[in-house]
Amino acid sequence: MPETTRRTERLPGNRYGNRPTMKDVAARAGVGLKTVSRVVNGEPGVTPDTERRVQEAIDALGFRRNDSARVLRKGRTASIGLVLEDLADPFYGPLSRAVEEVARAHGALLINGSSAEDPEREQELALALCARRVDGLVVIPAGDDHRYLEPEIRAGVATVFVDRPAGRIDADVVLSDNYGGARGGVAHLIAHGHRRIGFIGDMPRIHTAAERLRGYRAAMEDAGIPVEERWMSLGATNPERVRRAAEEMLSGPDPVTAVFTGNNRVTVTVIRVLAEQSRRVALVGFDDIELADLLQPGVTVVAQDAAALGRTAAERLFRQLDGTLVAPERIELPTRLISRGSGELPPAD
Amino acid sequence: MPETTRRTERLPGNRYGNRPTMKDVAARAGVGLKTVSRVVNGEPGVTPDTERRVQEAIDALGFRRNDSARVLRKGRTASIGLVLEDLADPFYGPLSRAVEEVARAHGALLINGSSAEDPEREQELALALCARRVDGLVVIPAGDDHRYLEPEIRAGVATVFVDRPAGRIDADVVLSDNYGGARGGVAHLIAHGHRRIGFIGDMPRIHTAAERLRGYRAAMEDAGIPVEERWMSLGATNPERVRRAAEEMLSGPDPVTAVFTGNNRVTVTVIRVLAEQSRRVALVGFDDIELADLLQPGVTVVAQDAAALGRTAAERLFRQLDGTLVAPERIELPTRLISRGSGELPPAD
DNA sequence: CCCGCATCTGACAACGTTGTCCAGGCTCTA
DNA sequence: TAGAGCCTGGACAACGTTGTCAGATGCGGG
Repeated sequence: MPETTRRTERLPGNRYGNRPTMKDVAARAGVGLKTVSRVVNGEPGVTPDTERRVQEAIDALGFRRNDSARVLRKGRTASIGLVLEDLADPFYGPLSRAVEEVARAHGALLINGSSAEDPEREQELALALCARRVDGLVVIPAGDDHRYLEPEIRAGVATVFVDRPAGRIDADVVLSDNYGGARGGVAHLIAHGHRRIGFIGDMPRIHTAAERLRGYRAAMEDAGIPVEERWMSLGATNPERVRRAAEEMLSGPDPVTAVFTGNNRVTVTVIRVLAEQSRRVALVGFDDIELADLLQPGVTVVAQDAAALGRTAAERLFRQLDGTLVAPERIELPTRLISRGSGELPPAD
Repeated sequence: MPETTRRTERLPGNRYGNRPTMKDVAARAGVGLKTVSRVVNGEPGVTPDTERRVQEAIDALGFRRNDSARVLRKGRTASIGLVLEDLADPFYGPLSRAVEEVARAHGALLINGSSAEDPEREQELALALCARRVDGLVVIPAGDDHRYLEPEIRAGVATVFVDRPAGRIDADVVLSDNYGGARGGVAHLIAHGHRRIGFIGDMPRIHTAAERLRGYRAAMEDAGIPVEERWMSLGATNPERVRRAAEEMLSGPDPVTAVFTGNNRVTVTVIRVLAEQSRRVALVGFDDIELADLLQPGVTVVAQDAAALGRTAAERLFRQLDGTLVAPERIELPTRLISRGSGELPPAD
């Protein structure tokens, strides 16, 4: 039978539940306040004997340094903030984790929040993080105007935008090559004989969505294919809308023979729709998807490296904090086309 | 001697980049410090005219309240910590998001960290969060001894463990019914005629892995099937090991005709292995997987509700903080068997 | 024995905010 | 018009930590 402890009655005091402070430790150890501070921070200039006494008092009282007070005094919080769209999205999980790892390597903690693609919430979150005095901010923008961050940046909050560019301010940005990736993906479909190609993407106000659409148009233009309005559908990525959009362009007299999907969520829904079709329709999706290789046919995708995006952004953030960086820069990471079958299906008219 | 030691001048750089404080705002608006505080916090007792003057000064200076100082004064940080295994794991993303939503509803921010399944790192993280004086802590344990949290809990840090129970301390726990879920999943395979059933799971020191194995054993025993040692494989869930384990139990004179996989990562790898087999092997996996319904055959799973786990835990955390709760409790959420085909394949000997 | 020097230690003042408390000035009533 | 009571505004002391600086202590050398 394992020994367990019982939760003792909690004191109602709002003072951190009456936690011991350095003062308490000092009193118990019979030393000065500053000496405790020195021991806690491993500063030199303390006799081994004194140090032992202090350490004993710390253990006996269950003391833990209050970093809030420390932060107040030192001016650095050793924490950075990440504002993203949705932590539950398989694209942002790895990105967040990558940022966390870099932060950890720099001894910083990561505070993150989901904007749920709501510009107002993004701002609210980012500013709340600034109020906590995070040293830096990694933002995946939901809105397109980030002037609200100007005072913060001027005040010294390192800031890097990822996945989408900042709006109306000059700041570091780390992006995937959305335009090029989409263009390549669509060109791939064209190369396999398709001419009527659909595009289903996220809301046009989202930069990545717009860029990918631009890539689609460019590829079509490169091939001299006039794009028809009904082949393109931009909007919310909930399954219902995407399904409707897909079914629409797959029906009628001249249905599309291939579809390019603008992100992972769209791709998943479209795969479901295509599975119900009698005809084989080619598909290339932006963003890689787990198990994409095991479907019949395998799903051809334009993959971006979410972890690399996060890592690059975070590293840049810390370089800003080091003072190594001066001028804002725009970094674009390449995408990679992964052929698995669905993108190589011939047109079936 | 003319030479004197010069004291280094105080560098202004470490003071949040010289941000304006309430004092600065007060000076500019020509009011007292506390009046600014009142305006910032929307407290009553300020003339509209004064309020306007203060607000103008705030905007002009780009003032933002320093929450670190606020926290120090008030004793509550309005933030909670989440220690989980890996944010990049599709199981923990939704869980984390659910915790965040509850926190948000209570006006709190979420700080999270990945333990990478390392008990030491878990402890380090949890204590770092306590040093930041988070109001509460949601922990997905990596280790099996959490006595290190005793002083913190006693000091008033609300604590809830999720997904796996706490080790050697008495605390709130929210779990899935791992035992029952696995038992049901394996029973499902048995009901479809299987007798030689393999089990591939995570490291046995992980509670969920052990419980699921226990469920497997129970189901086998219920059916009067003696379990052979070579049918069971527990260990790291990296693809290499899992693949080896699967291939081993699928070869030899009396290969298994069905496999029960202990979590999402294992399931994904085993799907790959099974796809390469000439025989059809039945499969039931613990944890649902995206696109599981679109594979051939669809993957039958025992699904747990990650979001519900997170939500339940977070709600309980805030009830602790409200003072509504007293005694630690163990909550178990049901799992759900989702038949999609792979679990209904007959044995192919 | 005392001085100089190095090493340790502790008193004290920040850091930026909020809670307490009191001083004026105002309105309202008797 | 005086007194009571309300509103508004500000002085001041925390909160728990760290940086500064000066005082204490010990040691060796003159």
